[in-house]
Amino acid sequence: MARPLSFRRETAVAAATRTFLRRGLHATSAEDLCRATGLGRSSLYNSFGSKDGLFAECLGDYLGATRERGEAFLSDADLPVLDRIAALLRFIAAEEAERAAAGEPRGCLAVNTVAELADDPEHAESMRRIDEDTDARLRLLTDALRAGQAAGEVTAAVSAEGLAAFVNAAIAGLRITSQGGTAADRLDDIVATALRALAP
Amino acid sequence: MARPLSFRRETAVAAATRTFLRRGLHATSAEDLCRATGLGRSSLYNSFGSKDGLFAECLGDYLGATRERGEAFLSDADLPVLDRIAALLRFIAAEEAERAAAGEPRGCLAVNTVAELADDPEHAESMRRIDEDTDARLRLLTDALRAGQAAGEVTAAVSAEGLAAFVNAAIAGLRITSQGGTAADRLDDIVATALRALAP
DNA sequence: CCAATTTTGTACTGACTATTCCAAAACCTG
DNA sequence: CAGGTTTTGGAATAGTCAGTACAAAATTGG
Repeated sequence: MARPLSFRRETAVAAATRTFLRRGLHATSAEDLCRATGLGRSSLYNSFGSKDGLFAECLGDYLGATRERGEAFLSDADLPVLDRIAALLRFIAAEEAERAAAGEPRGCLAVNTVAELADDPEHAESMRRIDEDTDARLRLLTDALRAGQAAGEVTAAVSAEGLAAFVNAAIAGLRITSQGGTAADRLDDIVATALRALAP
Repeated sequence: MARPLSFRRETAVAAATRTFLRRGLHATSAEDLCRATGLGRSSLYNSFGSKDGLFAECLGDYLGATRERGEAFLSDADLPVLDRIAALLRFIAAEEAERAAAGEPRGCLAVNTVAELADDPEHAESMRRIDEDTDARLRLLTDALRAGQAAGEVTAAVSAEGLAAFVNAAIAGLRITSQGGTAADRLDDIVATALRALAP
């Protein structure tokens, strides 16, 4: 019925996400996004409405993918809870090491967005989505950890909610210190130490 | 010999630091800084040269103060190493809780700057200073933890360097999750859990 | 091949950005 | 109080920003 788009939306979003991860929202210009995605200004605004619109889509996709992956790791009912959490943390450390080796941007879009936009009233909606996502992740972790406590596989020295908050903070710490340049084997040390905290 | 400045440099830097912490470097305009400090444009540029110059001074002061405070906590030779690290982590959690209660900006300027500027070649100098500071902090932690291992007060399951990297990541995680809105008692849980990881 | 519809490239706009310029005011030393 | 020096306020400047207008090109259904 009409002319079709000359690009795949999802690859454009992926390229934009890399740029936002590398530079942040404020430091990324519309021209940067055109360069990164290969789109012209008109195509970009025609498809995504605005820079903030594109960012919202990037963030939404990123949160969705991250959440799915987290659920995949944590819901593997055959493994002890600690092993599932260990697998998740090791995956994150390995992903960061891989990106470092490939010269790709390190760190986490959600973490960086909190750092950049937490107090920006113009982007409260983005923060709301991150909050929502964090809550879901915390619930998942809390449930898993509580089950682990009941099975005696996880320490009961701290509440399941508290342990979940710790795991969440450890992931954030892992990602930023990686972005700050921590070496791959140190990331493994961080994971190993964090796991010690959860053991009975 | 000439007209003196009508403001105290250190209070202007403190006000600018709060603004940079709240909004980040890119989202803070020269006008924002004038409003926050009460200075006129001319005074600001006359005293600090440029927005980046003022930021560099804010970051330098912040890193210096943070480092001094860390040293004060860690060098208290009368206390067991774990107690010193516990005091440091509890102080950070308490500071975050206090700022949350007072409506002041939460989080850490160094952490946020890594998130914002890690891949920005125009601000490599700021990153270099943060790297330098991080290295110093890691050395301090490593030495303390190694002594603790020798005394049997700290686990030897991970190298002292690895444990130091963990503590550093835990602090970063604490500060960002706080910025993301974590409640005060959850911050205490995170601290308690992190400390468990270091015990023998 | 035509007509309707959508995408795309280019040039443009108004608002905002950091920074500078200049003249007037304020201050300290003598 | 005068001379020299510096700060200060306010206007101006050059550049970049996100977003738009519009006409030409591309595509599909008939």
